[in-house]
Amino acid sequence: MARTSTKAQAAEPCCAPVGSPEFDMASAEETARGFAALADPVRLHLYSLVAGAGPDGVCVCDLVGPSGRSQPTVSHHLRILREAGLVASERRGTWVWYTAQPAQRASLRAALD
Amino acid sequence: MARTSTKAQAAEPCCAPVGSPEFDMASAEETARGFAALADPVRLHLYSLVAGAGPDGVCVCDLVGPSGRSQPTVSHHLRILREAGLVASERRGTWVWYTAQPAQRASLRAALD
DNA sequence: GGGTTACATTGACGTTCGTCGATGCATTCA
DNA sequence: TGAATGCATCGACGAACGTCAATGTAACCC
Repeated sequence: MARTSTKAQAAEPCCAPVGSPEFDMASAEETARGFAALADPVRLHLYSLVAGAGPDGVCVCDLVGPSGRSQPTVSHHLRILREAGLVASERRGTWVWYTAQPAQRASLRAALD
Repeated sequence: MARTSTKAQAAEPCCAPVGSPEFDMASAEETARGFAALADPVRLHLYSLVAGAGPDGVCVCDLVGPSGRSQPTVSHHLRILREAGLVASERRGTWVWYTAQPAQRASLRAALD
């Protein structure tokens, strides 16, 4: 056993649950997925390219070169960003354009509070 | 080749570098490491417990139970949070207390802009 | 239709990650 | 000094990740 961190202890000498916003594991799982989407330098670079573009977004053909990765790898990373809700894709003729989704970014920023 | 996204194209019909804050890969690497530290639900839970505690921080003995993981696993995750600069550890007698480092959290929040 | 281009998907491979049991080190107490 | 407790480290294992070549699918043009 050990000591509790503050004054309020009930039964045991140690290890009373720390008084905190009590993260439920369900939301922790989802928030972690959001951060995981930005936990790779290639994805971070791709996202900065998408978010830094105008409201029209970016053509995938403009992302493969700067990323320094193969086309399938870029497609893989874009899918992860898309499934995390950070970007959205839209087909325009032959090309596919990606746009940033500010809501999800704001949600992650809010999680840092 | 394909088409460029905006009006400004110089040589090729497609694939001119997208006008963006031009992420250099060095900072992307470091920022990604920061997000990776929060990309696990167990670490997110641990961090919420540490950050939600008072300025004194939390004793490790108060973290093992709520995390639902073994003591070595908790120690492993705390090390990752510590190496990411999100928390700091201090020995007080027999026990080790962890405190949040708001600067690093603010740095990550600033990266979401 | 046939050919070409753009992007997604599949399959495979090596690497990293999350986890735990066993062990080591430091501190306290008798 | 010896025993006990708190936390870190080590070693091992399965799972997930990042990557690419090969292939599939959809749209455009002749």
